[in-house]
Amino acid sequence: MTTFGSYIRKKRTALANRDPSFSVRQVAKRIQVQPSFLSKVERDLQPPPSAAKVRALATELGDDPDMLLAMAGKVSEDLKTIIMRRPEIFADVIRQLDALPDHAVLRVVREVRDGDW
Amino acid sequence: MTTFGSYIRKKRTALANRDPSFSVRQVAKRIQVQPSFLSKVERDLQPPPSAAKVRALATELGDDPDMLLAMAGKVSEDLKTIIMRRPEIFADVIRQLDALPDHAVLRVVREVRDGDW
DNA sequence: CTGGGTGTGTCCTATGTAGTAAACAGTATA
DNA sequence: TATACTGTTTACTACATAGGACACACCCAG
Repeated sequence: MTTFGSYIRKKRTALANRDPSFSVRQVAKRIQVQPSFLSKVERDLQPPPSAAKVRALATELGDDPDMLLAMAGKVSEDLKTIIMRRPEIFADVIRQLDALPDHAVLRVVREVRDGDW
Repeated sequence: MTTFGSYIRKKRTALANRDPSFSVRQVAKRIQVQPSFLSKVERDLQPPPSAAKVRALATELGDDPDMLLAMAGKVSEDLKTIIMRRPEIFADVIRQLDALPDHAVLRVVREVRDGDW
């Protein structure tokens, strides 16, 4: 199983091979944490940082924020807000969609976007 | 604006009028917290308790857990899990559905449940 | 006037979250 | 052999979360 830390490290070192500005120290500086902290996170000695730092990391590494947040065991605040505004309806629809394969969920997205709902 | 605490108090005292077993002390005992703690929660001197206690409270008061959790500023763990399993797809669909009125979202639920997806 | 119930005020605490600060050890470059 | 990087170790901390323990004041039936 690929953890949050190991994933970050792999991605960052890959970038570091092409661009030396992707060192632990420099990335840490850009996302505004201490190098020691990022180092520990990457070795999974520290749980994933706050959602804000994870987002900054996603930007830094060119990753999808929602995916990286998920790896960190978190769900984006804006999604939570959407759910909490209409908790019963959204709980319902999410649990229904859980049973569908990816392509069917994506079909729902498309139909909602295009259709006359 | 009706807060979590005030809502709980209103609901509980309403039940207490018909059934004396809905006192602060007795409900607190059933959901396994100290009476003083529940008392503080109901007067919003204390932030809403953990998701587990909120659930117990929902059962106790005959409320929908997802709604009560939302009032507590939380989202059910099972929903988070569903989202985190397929973060990009679910982020997408939830943000799309946010734009729809209730009846349209419910139509999605029905169609997914009944249709050949 | 006591025993059992009501709600509440005050003080305390354990665990988790989200990091900082500074020193240490290795490598490469000039 | 300094200087300037690299990543890492160790120690510490501020704040939030999620309550527990216990005493206090009130009311009411016997």
